[in-house]
Amino acid sequence: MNNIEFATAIHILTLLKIIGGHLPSSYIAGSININAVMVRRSLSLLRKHGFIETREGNGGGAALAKPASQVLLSDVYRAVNDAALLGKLNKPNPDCKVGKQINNHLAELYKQADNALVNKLSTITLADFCKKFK
Amino acid sequence: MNNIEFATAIHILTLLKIIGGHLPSSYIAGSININAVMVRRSLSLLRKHGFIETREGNGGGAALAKPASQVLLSDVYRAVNDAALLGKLNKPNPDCKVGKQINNHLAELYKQADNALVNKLSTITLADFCKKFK
DNA sequence: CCGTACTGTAACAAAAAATGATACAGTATA
DNA sequence: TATACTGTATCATTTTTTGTTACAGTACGG
Repeated sequence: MNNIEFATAIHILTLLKIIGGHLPSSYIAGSININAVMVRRSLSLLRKHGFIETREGNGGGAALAKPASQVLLSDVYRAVNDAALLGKLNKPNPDCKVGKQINNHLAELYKQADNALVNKLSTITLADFCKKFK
Repeated sequence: MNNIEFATAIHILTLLKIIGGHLPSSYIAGSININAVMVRRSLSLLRKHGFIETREGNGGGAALAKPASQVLLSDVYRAVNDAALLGKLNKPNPDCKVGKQINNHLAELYKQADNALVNKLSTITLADFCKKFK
């Protein structure tokens, strides 16, 4: 995984909520201060997961596909992190007693830790998050 | 942060508990299947945080500095992740209403999420983790 | 129905981060 | 004193991330 994706996704969704309307990727890129193609890559992911809808052509851009109050931050996290956050594993020596078993045990541990994090994020909606902006 | 560090650190500590004694970095490297210098870099970190003690010279190596039952996985996580897991931020445009504020709000969010994860890990000791190995 | 302003995505380049390799001084043991 | 380690620096390599360019496709507005 790549955890700046989460920051980028939240930034995009926050913009769509606060600025409103259909925003072009170039506008979004200017706010985040990253490349417009990177934005379109994020948008593509967010669209696949149903958070936004996009319009091609003149006057097009991205907009929220559902009310911010119905977007859980945990859903965004899940969409963006294909693997769990604490997800990397080594490729240990299978001839070692510990090496042979550890990836299974670590994977289980990661799942528990990830669940705890997701549970916390599931208590916060995009609308909650956006309320912080003055 | 770099989340394979956590897997590596847990692997090392597990080995020290299960195999016992003073293990040289070359032995540990063989189990994890990574470079011995990488192992020594991890060992250095673990030593600084008081999890292990190391001995130089012939017959030297690393050993646990305290009972596995007194090592919380949350402490290992904290030691290894200087920043929070969900820690990366963009460098948004300060001339944008959202860009100007978002990093503060994200940092707060990250802290909450990280706390949830750490709380979960604090319920598991190294001894608990090692019990899973047969 | 044409100019304009977008998306979507591929292909490649550049930059950054992680990992590995080599080297070597220092240290403890037998 | 030979041997087997640590600790750490430096440099090389690999992998991952980010940016750039390009361009076909789409839709709106005059």
